Amino acid sequence: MAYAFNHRTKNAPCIGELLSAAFPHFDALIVPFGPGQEVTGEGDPTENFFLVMRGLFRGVKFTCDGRRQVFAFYMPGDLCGLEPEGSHKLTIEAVDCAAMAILPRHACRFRMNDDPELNAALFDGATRALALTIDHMMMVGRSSAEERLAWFLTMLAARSASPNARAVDLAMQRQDIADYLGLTIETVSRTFTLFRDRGLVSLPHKRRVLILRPDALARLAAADRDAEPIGPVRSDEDMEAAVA
Amino acid sequence: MAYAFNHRTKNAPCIGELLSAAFPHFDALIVPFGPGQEVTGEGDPTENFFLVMRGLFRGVKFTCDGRRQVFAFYMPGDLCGLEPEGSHKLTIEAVDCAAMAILPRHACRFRMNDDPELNAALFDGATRALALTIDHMMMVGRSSAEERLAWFLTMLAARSASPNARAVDLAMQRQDIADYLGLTIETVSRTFTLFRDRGLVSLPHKRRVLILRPDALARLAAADRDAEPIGPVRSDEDMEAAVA
DNA sequence: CGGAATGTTGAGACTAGTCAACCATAGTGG
DNA sequence: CCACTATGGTTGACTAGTCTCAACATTCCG
Repeated sequence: MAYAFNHRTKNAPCIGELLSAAFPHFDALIVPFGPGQEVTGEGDPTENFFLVMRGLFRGVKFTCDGRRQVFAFYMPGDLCGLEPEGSHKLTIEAVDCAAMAILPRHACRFRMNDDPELNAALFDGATRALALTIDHMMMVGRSSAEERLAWFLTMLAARSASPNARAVDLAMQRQDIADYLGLTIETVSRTFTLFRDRGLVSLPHKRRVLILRPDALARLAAADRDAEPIGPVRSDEDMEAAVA
Repeated sequence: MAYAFNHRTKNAPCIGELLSAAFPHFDALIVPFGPGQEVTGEGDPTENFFLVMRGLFRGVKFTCDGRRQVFAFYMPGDLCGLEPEGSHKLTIEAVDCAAMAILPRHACRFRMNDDPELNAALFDGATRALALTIDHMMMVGRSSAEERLAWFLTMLAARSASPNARAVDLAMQRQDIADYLGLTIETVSRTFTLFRDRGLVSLPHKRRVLILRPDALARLAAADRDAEPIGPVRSDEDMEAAVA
């Protein structure tokens, strides 16, 4: 199905590098997509893997009666299309102006058998994707709206260019956030307002979030995940100092 | 992290056969577990993969404040422990009297590099596991209590020995079902009663469910998944005839 | 400037959660 | 054999958080 995996481990080359090295004419495989454009739809045959080069994509599933669940957001370096042979269960769409490298599966498999390093990286990627769904599931299944949004913002901040950046730009709209978190847009909106009124964040624009109190946000977010919060966590003292 | 994958494709040997063939002293690796006994805990180093031989296991995640999410149930033939290098994020426990084959990771990896078929089967298994989480997530994020339980029963019936069997034995207790579905035990209990009162199921014992109207149950379950319902679906006429 | 799309806010409804009592079953020990 | 207890499951009354529906505000474009 595909889940993000750009969590590059320090000591290993990231999957993107391995893949681009494995394909001789890699640049020719890169295809641009406009906002909302579909990369792969549910039911399409699973012919390729996809590597995000630029922009943001989403993996979505719809129900017959219009409900929607965003299963994952994919950022540059993430691989998606990791679904079992047959047909896709997930629709992959561009969120904004973005680009994907489209990698034929048979060629990937061929190279995997040749190259243990690539093989391990792909397998590791699939297991990382699964690990991400654990927190996502816990969150969707067992958390309040506040915890969900706090988790989402904390995760986005951790994954953004500089993990210490306190400004998060939301490429996706409220509906995407809502469908990712298993909420409605109204609840997402209300919760943003709540966070703002409490001084946890400020919202200079609708699509830009300034995290004023990362500590408090992380505490809320961590309620569902007893383990370490995502990304580097600083002490409360640091946080207070940073805000001051 | 680990998700079930015993969906054996007709034309390929199942992962269990490949693995047992790959390990010369396979039988010696099989370890029995009693109800509630832990196979692997959160934070433990990821040293092994596990193949269910007998009984039922669950993959669970806890929060600091006691909330619990069951991420998956593992049945014989399922592989689990598929988490990225490092430490487990999921606790794996036996639900009843059960047994696991414990397969050292380094040996698996070694054999994967040697054996493209095993490699493909493991990779395919990981992607299948991811695919299962899509429906699970959709369900937990976007469905009513009725839809969730209907989905659960439909899935169990499809996975049980004979997919046409209308009797489903629940090895797990209500709390496990609730935590798998993101509900409370009270809601699960009430929904069972509701189904019984509507004539969809009968409950000869607390742990045994007779599915009287698989069609109606599948329709409820399929509401979240526009695609084909799990398992063989018969026409309404067949169903009515079978019930009559 | 007007219109469409996106986001926010409010009021009320409703589903599922909480808390508490009760029931069923299976052991256990007198 | 029968209390007695422990565990698991059911039911009821009430609460609360989120959804729904509707109005309104904002932003972005042409």
